Amino acid sequence: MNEGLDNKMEFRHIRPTAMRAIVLKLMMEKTAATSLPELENELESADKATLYRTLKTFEQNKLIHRINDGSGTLKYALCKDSCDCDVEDQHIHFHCTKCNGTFCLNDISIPKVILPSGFSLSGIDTVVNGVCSNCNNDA
Amino acid sequence: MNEGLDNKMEFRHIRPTAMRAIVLKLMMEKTAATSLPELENELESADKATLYRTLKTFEQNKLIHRINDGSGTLKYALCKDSCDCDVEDQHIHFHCTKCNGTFCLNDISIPKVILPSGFSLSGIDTVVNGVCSNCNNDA
DNA sequence: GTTCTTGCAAAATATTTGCAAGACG
DNA sequence: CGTCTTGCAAATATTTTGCAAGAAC
Repeated sequence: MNEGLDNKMEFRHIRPTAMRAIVLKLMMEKTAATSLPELENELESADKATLYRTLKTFEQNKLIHRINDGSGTLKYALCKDSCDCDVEDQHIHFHCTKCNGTFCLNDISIPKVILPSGFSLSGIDTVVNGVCSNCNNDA
Repeated sequence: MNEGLDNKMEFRHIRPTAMRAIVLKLMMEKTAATSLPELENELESADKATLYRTLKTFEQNKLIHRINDGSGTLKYALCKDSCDCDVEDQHIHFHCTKCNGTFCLNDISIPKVILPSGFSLSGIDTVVNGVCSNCNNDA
């Protein structure tokens, strides 16, 4: 029943263990980015250190990417299947200040920046803060 | 000898204590943003909690602003004299992945972002990662 | 059987708060 | 005097590592 998950991992050269399948499945079911403490709560059977290393492995092999949304806790979201985590794959993240949820906005082009001379650029992290559509509807 | 510093603080309705003058002076001498642990190292006489609350007071009164550069440690940089910390005062930050220094790039316009419907926007944090001119010269 | 993964424990780092003593107006 | 600030201590939260047992290939 985990063929899809296992394929995803094997494609990224990650050994598909049961634990990793559980984490990946959970992350695929979410619309918002996840944090280590959040995974810890939802998967009580799993150890913090295991989850930490699972996320690290996923990140190193470009199955997920890390998001620093300013909430004080690192979050992680799935990469697209074709993701190479290079400039073309960069996208904006939206952080809801009400529900603390963080979402990838893949459709919005990332802003261009021209740096002062002497500076070289490797990537741009843009976090848009505001209120998401869910929270706006509740109000 | 602290007239300038004291004026800056009084202008922001911050009671100008000796400790605060020391912190403000140190921050004014820096070109890069500072963190709490960094201040702790450089001002051995000062207590962590005091520095923490000093930074908090400075931030609340818009003498400094907070930067989350993805390094895992919050940083703080001086606001401009005229700063009101609203949309007009927002600017890009550059984070050097080599020296871990973080700088305000006031001259570069912040990118515009159009969100999906239902989302409302309160602010945009953009951190440009790369190598600063100092570190590029060393190479 | 060799390598990789997991779980338990604990360290390391950063941030934050309580409380009593002290400084300031 | 009353309020604000500081220093010491400790709590909290998050991230990270060591090591031995277990699983995968």
